[in-house]
Amino acid sequence: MKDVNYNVAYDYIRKRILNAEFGAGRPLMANLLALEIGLSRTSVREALRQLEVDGLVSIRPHLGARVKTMDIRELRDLCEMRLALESHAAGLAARNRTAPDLQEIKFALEVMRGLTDRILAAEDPQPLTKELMDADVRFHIAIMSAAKNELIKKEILRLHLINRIVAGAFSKLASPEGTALEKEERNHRCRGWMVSHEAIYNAIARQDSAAAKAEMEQHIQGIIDNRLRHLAQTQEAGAARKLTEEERVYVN
Amino acid sequence: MKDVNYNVAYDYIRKRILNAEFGAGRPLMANLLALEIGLSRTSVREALRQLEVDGLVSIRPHLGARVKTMDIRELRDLCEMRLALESHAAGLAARNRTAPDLQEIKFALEVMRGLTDRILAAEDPQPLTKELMDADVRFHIAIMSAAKNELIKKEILRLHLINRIVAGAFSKLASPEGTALEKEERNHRCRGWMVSHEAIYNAIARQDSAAAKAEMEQHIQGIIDNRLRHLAQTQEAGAARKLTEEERVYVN
DNA sequence: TAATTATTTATTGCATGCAATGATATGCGA
DNA sequence: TCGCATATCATTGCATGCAATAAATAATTA
Repeated sequence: MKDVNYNVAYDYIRKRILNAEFGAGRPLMANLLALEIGLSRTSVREALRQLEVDGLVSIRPHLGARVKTMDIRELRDLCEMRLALESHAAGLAARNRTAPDLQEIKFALEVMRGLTDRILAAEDPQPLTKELMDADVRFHIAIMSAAKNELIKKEILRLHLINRIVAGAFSKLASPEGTALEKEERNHRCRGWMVSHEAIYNAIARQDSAAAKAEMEQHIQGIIDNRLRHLAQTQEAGAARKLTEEERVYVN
Repeated sequence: MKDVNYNVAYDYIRKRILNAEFGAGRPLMANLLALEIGLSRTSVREALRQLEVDGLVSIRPHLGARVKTMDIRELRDLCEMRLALESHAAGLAARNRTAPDLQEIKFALEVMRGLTDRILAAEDPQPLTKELMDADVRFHIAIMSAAKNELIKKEILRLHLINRIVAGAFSKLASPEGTALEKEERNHRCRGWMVSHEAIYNAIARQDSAAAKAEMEQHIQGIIDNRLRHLAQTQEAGAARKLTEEERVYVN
């Protein structure tokens, strides 16, 4: 962004939220943050408002700002919205893609394929999984870019971001359990992903808008189903709330 | 909203933008507005930031805030996004609607039907058209509410609002010409609308998600096509820019 | 002892003075 | 007269003191 102070504050706080140093529900007091960053409360306040826009922070008059907590209902709403926008974007991408756009998508796809093969063979997939996630993001970004609609792209990115911090938080709770049991399922899911991704790519390549849309819809619906099921397994309800309490420990 | 000052300022400025008293591109100087409303610059600033979120105002560091201007590209992006969200919402509504939801939709539809009949018969459709627009909005809102997704609903409403002020501004330019020629076309369009709306309603009534989505998609695509065509007719390009210049006269 | 009220404290909200910046106007030289 | 450098001015950005509010704590009474 620019070099004005409220953007400095914005970047600082945003980063710490995305790094999960500021966990869900953590109070964000203008006073403290201003001292910490070395700016005035005014700049911090403006930054917090901007973060509220991004959906990372919630502010209530006189009660201050907190890192946004999500209940299961909000998470579902968010996923549905992402489904609507991203499938539509895929349809647009099929119509509006240029040759370089397609190249970009193809490249991301091939990176993913390489990583997937290595993951299926590897013993410890942890570091590769991180890379795979990144490649996946690149793939989706490439499609959004090819759709040639900045507004939709921006909104999807926003949703991705929120999704990511929520997912990150949940996986922290979920990871201690069945790593062995997950291995089989994980491989299965990876293969499924690649099939989906290739179907999407092919549809966009042959400029089949309806197919691209349908494939993307199916793909994301799959991801959502997985996540919600996983969530339901981990605990019956109030997951976000529980996490909030736990994260309180990390208060800086 | 609440009774804090920045919400007062927010409501005030928002209202004037929606009433087209503050036209597109108009500079919004914190100093003047603060004096006018009787608050400090701080509160006005916060209000302007909130309005930026709504998409009604654009702010650039050191350059201040202006009522947002839209070029044809942004307008198209916005329409596409609305298409994606609203058709998805229709699909959700078909799945999630309750009996009262359906009742609400039906009521709005019947109001529209009554108005449409009267418009087709009337000489001067101007005042009825305004009512019809309102009923149409109610119809769409009822569907969004039945979809049971607050996030999507909120976003669609936001888009509607921006759309409305843009449309209002454009229609001001467009209305002087062919009122006679439009009459025939207008009637045709009204009938088409009713057909679409009834198809959407029926799909939701029988909980046919796919059909509801498809019908809504077609409906909105029709609206968009109409608008963009109309826009292209009115002038070749730079419509928003031209309007901006004209509205400058209204500087308070 | 429990509950309710009063008091204290911490934090947000608001206003205003000063500094930084971008735009405009002025003046100088070619 | 035109172009360019410089100065002036208006407006935003920033910081800080004070007021308003809500939460936490203490005190008082039934």
